[in-house]
Amino acid sequence: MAGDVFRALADGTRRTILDELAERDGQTLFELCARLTNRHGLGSTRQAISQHLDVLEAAGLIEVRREGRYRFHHLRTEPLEHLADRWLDPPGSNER
Amino acid sequence: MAGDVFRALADGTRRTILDELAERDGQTLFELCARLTNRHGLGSTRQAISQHLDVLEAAGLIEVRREGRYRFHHLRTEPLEHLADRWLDPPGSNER
DNA sequence: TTGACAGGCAAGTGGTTACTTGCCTATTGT
DNA sequence: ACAATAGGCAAGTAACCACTTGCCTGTCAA
Repeated sequence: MAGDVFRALADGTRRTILDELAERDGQTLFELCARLTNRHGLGSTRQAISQHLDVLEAAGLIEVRREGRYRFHHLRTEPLEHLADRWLDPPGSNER
Repeated sequence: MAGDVFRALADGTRRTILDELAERDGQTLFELCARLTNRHGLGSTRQAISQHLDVLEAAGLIEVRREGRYRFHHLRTEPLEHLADRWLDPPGSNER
């Protein structure tokens, strides 16, 4: 549902996670934790980040690929593509 | 801030309010209450809607124009226009 | 000027959410 | 085998958020 996407994006930490994955896709949980701390000044625990990733996955914004003891996170931009189209038709003119 | 926009859009009632204003701009609080109840099956009180409108205004998604004892609400689509661009560059190739 | 109409203010409540803490499981290198 | 690494589960807490309730202000028509 689209509501899940907006709810997922409503949190600043989650938006930063997407930023990180947009810059370097396929990071593991530990990589993300390290980079969020070092580069973005976020001091969240591993569990907190893990829970954020769950929310992002439920919203379809990331895809999780398990491999051995690693867990790679991939950005999925599809749900982001026509997010606000619902309110943006006027300019053209042809409503359905 | 962009975070305010996502937070504002995270609520279903607020998204429906934007739908209503997209269809018929410049409604008053009472009009909105009536139409949300009758057409969208939402049973919220006037105050609840009023608070939602405050949030939408704070996010820059509506503009409020006072006139006599009426208060007209207008949709502002500008904050919606490049909402997700932040994560959508990859396809092209030319980062800033 | 009085009453009806449109809206505002503010305190309180219940549910949700972000985050922590503590412990557990699975995979891998030596 | 064993320890280190990568991650998972679940209960508890504090803050936030949507919504209600009760009362108040301002505008207009009769």
